[in-house]
Amino acid sequence: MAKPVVPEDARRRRRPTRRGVVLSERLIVETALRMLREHGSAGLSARRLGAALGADPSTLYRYFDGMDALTLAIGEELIGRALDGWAVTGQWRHDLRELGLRIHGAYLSHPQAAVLTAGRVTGRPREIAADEAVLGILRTAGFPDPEAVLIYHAFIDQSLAFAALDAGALALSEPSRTSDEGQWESTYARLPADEYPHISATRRLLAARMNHSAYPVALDMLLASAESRLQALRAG
Amino acid sequence: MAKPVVPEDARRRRRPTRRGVVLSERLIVETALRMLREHGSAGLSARRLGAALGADPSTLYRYFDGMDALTLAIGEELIGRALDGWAVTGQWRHDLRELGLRIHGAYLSHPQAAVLTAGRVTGRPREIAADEAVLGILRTAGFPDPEAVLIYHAFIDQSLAFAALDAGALALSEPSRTSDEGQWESTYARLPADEYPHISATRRLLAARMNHSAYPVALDMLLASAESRLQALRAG
DNA sequence: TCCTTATGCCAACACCATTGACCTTATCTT
DNA sequence: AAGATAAGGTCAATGGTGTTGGCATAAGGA
Repeated sequence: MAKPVVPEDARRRRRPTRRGVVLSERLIVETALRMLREHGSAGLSARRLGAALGADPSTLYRYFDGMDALTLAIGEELIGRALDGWAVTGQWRHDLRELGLRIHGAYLSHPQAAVLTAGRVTGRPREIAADEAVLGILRTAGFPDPEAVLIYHAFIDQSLAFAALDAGALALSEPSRTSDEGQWESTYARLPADEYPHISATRRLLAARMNHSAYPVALDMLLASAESRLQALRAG
Repeated sequence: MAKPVVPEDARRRRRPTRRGVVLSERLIVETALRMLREHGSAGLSARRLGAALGADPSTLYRYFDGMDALTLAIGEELIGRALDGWAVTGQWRHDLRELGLRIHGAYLSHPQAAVLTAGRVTGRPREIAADEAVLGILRTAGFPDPEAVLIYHAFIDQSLAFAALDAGALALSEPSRTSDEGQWESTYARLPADEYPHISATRRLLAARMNHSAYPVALDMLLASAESRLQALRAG
């Protein structure tokens, strides 16, 4: 069972594949990401990835322990991309809002990877950097430590949770997704008004809202609540 | 492709399987839930479920359009369990809080199933009942329709998103989970204080917090924000 | 130049969901 | 009571998946 899996920087002999491609972790992860984006929700498989690389599927196992390890590598790449170019301005509410939207957006741009990855604590440098940044923003803004930790926790988990939820919707296979999205137009919109008065009364608003992410609204509500806690602390 | 799939209440001829089991949607869903609990989310397959029921896998297609439809039915069952015994008291904030905690709890009691279903819109009766209830609570409380729809959406997605995230943590295979949970004790708690001052300063609070769900805090923040919006509306 | 072995390829395995053909028997009709 | 109908079971087959062990070949150190 013990697959050796030579770490990337210890590789010396790079033999090209039959079709002349020289493999590397980097190339594999990037190709996988491109396939996920282009081929969309149809998904990633060892066979297809191999075909795209011009290599036999089993060759991938020389680089990753399995598809799960590959997925984690992809997830790590996503966290990195979310933080790229982000900088603190000093306005805590604005900074947190920006960061939340970036995390959410980065995951959503690769739903398949997000589904498998968003719930995991990686402990890698980029993730730690994000945690430190959020805690710093809150403590600098004036939240006392216990409060800062509570809000940090809610903030980061809510971002990841919505990322995973929304990514899950995008990652559904084609028939399932259109069925889900159609729910609000079909079933819900035609419910009898006497039995479901509230859904019925708001059906147009619902149809307009429900196929978008609720994350921005939820994020703003969390930040608004944090701000009023802060004001209460200052007043009292 | 058109599989007939007679709806449950139109079924008349119930032929027992070769092993004498009489099938029904209910029995299938309950068996699937039991299998998920016992063998994990990878442990549910048409073949295994068939074997557990003493029936051929293909028999399931007489009851569900496919594994996807079965998954939706499982999700509906979980929502139903969340609503069992829940009743509106008229205090909107208390009612929503109670409902949110119930949904979260119901999914967490079957983490493997939650991972599969928490992101899906089922459009079945009990899900619709939950939606109608939440909308009703908000509109009755005095939120104007557009506001009620926004908050409803954020509330319900927040509940499901956290349910999925927290369930995902519980559903991890044993080695992965203890590794994830140990992060806060090991890696994070030992970071150099000069490089990560904020994590360092709060490490005890973090260790105490991070292995629990952030959902109750996030939920309370969402409700607090909703309440102040309502007050602003009344004042203005 | 020769040897070692990293790394590619191939074939096979076990599993998966799903489908179409077939058969059996519960229920309805006469 | 007998026959007709079709619901609902079984069986066999298709084409997909991740993964593995054996083998071949060429890269790079000696």
